[in-house]
Amino acid sequence: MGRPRAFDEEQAVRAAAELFAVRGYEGTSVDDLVTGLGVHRGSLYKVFGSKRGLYLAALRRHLDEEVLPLAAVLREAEGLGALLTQAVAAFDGGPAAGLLLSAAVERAGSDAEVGALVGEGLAALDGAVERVGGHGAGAAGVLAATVLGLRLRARAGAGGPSADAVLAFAERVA
Amino acid sequence: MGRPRAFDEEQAVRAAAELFAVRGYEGTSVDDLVTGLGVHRGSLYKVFGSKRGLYLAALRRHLDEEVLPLAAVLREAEGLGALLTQAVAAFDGGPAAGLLLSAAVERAGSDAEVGALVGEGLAALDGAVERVGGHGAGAAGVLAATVLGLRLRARAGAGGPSADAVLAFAERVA
DNA sequence: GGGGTTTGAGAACGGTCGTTCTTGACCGAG
DNA sequence: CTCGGTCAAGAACGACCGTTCTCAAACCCC
Repeated sequence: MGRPRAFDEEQAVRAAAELFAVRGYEGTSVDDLVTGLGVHRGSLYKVFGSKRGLYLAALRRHLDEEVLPLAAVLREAEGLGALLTQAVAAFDGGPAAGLLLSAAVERAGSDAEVGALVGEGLAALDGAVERVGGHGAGAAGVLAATVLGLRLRARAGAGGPSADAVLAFAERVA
Repeated sequence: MGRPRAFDEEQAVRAAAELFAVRGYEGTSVDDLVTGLGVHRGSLYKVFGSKRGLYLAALRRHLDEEVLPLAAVLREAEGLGALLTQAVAAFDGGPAAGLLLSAAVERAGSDAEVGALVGEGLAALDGAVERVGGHGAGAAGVLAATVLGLRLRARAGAGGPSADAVLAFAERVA
């Protein structure tokens, strides 16, 4: 029944997540996506409906395949020191790790659906910190904010604190 | 010597900072600026040269009039608890407070001049935390990241930790 | 009060945006 | 082999992008 698809949808969404994470939503054009994903324009619109549809799919995948698994790993950390260290190490894994951050700053305020996905990711990080730290719901949110802030500094490339400094700080808190 | 200017440049830059902070750089069109600032297209290009020139002026003003003064106030805080509380309270002041954050995520990586300004703002926050906390340069950077992360959560509107929770956390650290 | 000069007003520029359409290649079913 | 249906290829669309241009209005100086 019809010509077979010549691209892997999962792989295309992953490539889109990286592009959106690095260049932002408005900074990534459909031409960029067509070139970077190797998927034809027509197919892209057939499968995802719109640029925004592809963005939502990429953010959804980012949460399911990266943020939520990371949160699950962090829940098993032994103490806040190990948690912070693991969190920072995980963020060095790939460029797509910044999509949650980028979405939170650029789109969460103006697109309710993006806002809901971002909230889901933040809540997962909160839950992990809370389970490990056990100092009440508030402190977990603050420490999750620390994780995000560290990632933001790394992304801005302005020379944030070293891994040793993060570890030393974490031991003071724990 | 020519027709007098019908707009206040300082006020126009401030209005531009708010627009850029809320909608981002790419999300703010020149038409948006012309409408929001009440400044004519031609005058805008005569004074600032380009959209990017206006953005840099807005970011510069944001640093000089908001970020650096905030850092100066924080340097006088009595303890990390008071510092964190004051920092969070200051961020509730106005929408333009998010321009540093927005610039760090959206433009610092791709525009070196923006990156330098963002680095200047982050360093000022680091210096304030370091002076108050006095736990070494690294811990200051981590805590400054916490301040940024809290602001990011507030901006994303996804219900971050309460002010009480921040205070309780700060007392534990101090 | 008439130059000279700078601003305000708005039309217009080429380019790029997200999206859609047309055409031909390819597949399984009958 | 033929037909119905899906996909790839790329041209094309109107709208909007950042920027520039033309021209009248408003001021200072002489």
